[in-house]
Amino acid sequence: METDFAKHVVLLKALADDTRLRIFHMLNEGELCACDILDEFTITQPTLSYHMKIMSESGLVHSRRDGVWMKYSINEENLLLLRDFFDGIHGDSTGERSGCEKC
Amino acid sequence: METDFAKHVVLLKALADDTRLRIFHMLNEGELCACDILDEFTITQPTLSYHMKIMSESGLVHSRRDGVWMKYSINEENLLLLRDFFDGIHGDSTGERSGCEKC
DNA sequence: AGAAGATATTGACAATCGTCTATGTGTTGG
DNA sequence: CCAACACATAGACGATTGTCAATATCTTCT
Repeated sequence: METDFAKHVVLLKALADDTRLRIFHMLNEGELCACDILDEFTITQPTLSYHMKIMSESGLVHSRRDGVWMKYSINEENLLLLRDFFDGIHGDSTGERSGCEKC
Repeated sequence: METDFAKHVVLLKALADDTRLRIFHMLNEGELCACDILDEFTITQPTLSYHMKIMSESGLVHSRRDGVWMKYSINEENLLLLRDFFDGIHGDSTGERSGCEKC
């Protein structure tokens, strides 16, 4: 059935960066505006904008305009997608041996 | 306290690639040898070796030699690290409003 | 020891990434 | 409408990534 992980990969890429992962974690406390986030880092405003764009377009984060400000929050639907993925991985090697003809 | 996510980022980077994510998912069925994995892809052997090295060194996957073959399996400890991270993210924006002085 | 087979390493290369400065686009308040 | 401010976009650039062909290393078997 050729499971497709395209969506997962996009979400994981959006998280696989130190700055973005920290932002994501900050958003766990609730919605934040860009200025709030920027204060916590030493990056420039365009760089933050770049990161927020990646997270928004991936679907990891939801963004909305509030007047002059941009507010960001976690997109629960896709958070759930990732959580479900990891919950579906047991890791307990019970399935053990497969059917490799060679080894 | 400046939470440090260096380890998480390394693990997420190791997963944030279509080939590697598919390999990781295959390993959920149990331990696999490199030849098993290679059969499922159109990449060359050195490319697979490159990916397995990234996954092994990140700690996402455990590798062991079995004679001529390399066997790979999921490293449960780090799987748990990621799972715990996602379980710790609620997403439900209850925390709501923070303390931004400006907005 | 030598051959064969499985995996690892090296070197090259195009593509993507993360960052910056400079500049553009929106939005609000006077 | 204009000034001020928040954010976005464009262009540049060094660093990293994913891929391959070629070659090296390691293991077993004879």
